[in-house]
Amino acid sequence: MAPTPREVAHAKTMARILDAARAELARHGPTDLSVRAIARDVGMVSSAVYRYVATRDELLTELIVAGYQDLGDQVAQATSGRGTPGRRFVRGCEAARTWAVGSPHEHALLFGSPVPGYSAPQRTAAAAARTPLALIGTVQDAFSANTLSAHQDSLPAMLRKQAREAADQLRAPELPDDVILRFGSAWAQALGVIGLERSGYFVGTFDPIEQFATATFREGARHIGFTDL
Amino acid sequence: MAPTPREVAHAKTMARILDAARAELARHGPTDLSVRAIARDVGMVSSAVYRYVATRDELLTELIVAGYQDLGDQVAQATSGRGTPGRRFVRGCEAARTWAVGSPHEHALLFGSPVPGYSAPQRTAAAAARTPLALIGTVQDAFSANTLSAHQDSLPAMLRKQAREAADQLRAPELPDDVILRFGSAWAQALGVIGLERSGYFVGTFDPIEQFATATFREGARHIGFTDL
DNA sequence: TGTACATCAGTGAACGCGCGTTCACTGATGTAC
DNA sequence: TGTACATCAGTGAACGCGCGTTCACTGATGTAC
Repeated sequence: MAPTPREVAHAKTMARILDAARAELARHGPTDLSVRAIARDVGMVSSAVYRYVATRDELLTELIVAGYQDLGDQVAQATSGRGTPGRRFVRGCEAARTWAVGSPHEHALLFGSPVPGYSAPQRTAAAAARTPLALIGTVQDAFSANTLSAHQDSLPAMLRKQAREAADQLRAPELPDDVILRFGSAWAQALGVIGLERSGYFVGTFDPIEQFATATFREGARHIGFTDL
Repeated sequence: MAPTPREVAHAKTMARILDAARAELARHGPTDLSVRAIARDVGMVSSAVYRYVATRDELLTELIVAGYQDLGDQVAQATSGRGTPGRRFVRGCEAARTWAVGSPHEHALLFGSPVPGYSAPQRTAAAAARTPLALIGTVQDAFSANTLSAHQDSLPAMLRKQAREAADQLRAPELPDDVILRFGSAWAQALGVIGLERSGYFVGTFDPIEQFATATFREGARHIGFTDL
């Protein structure tokens, strides 16, 4: 079924609304995102937006999904280039940081404080998985190339079970429990550095922060077991 | 000069206002903090608050300082107990996590997205230093007891300079550059885990997260060089 | 010790603001016969 | 091909809300002589 002209027009306007919403988000941040401002940007009256979107929260959800996708794209591209798996992992972390620096409000929306009154639906969780999926790929590459150093830590039962669940969701069932665990720690570390930078925590000490960030990402990679840095 | 009765009364009411503000923060979060709601809680008219506080932002600043102090107290207490330095470090991280779980809105205020329209004054930076100061103490203890493993990584000049600045601010000039660096990474890692937990990132994988968090904190400690875990 | 005046705390009304959302409406675009 | 009707997009006014902040005011508490 070819879309009718009306459907085409509808989709076009919908896209304009979402674009305006993204622009508003970038300018003013998640809490100040207002339906009225978006309508103004698009050039229509605020009530008209409700032909396209049921509620403000629906817009937020779209923005969250788009944000995760954006971040995921950047990281996936960075990790898919040439170079050893370990170096690609580090480049993925750096791409995440670059994205956060360039899109501070999007970063706040995804990793900052939750927007008051908004609770994210399931879809956002699926979108969130994109980035770790891209990163774990580098670990899998190293693992299958046998360049990942083995630790063989023994873990308590609960951690082992959780690591299995995580491995499944990361579609990396072949990776050992402790590697999964270290991967989680390293990714949390990367996001921690990025988050602290964003909140100005390092002003006056590690500032500019690029080298510190890269050093930390590299330590994280080493910690996972990459030997090819 | 003994305070006059009026001064006493003023201070008392001021304290009631701040208490109410903290309660409002805990209930509704930073962005929804309103002068009017605070006034209602205290039992006076909203304009009366302006006898005590020049502006809403001033209240936010007080809350930020109080938050850092609260967190700092918890961590300082956790690190000052018995046990090896490394174990005290881990306990400090766990205390930070416990604090964040128990005071989610305070955590959001300090480490989440900045409140729109508010820019933190200098005083808050001083208050922020309390927690890392408490943690670095454990590193210093290990260092002077010679239980800290030496790495002796060679660092680029800029990182060395930044590490010196950080060491000064942490009042730990005796610690080597690379230890300072690793300490920063480890603390960022701890805050990263805490932040991701708060934003629900680990729901469905490392959930409940206590063991994963502790394992990560311990890895961080090992990474700094603690050999007494 | 008593009186005149100054200081301060708290009131209540009002300002202007922007918000999300609803509703009855006008026209234009599509569809069925 | 032409007409009658249904669907949809967008308008404009209005709803009720809560906000930060200002301002003129009333009383009570303190101070100076």
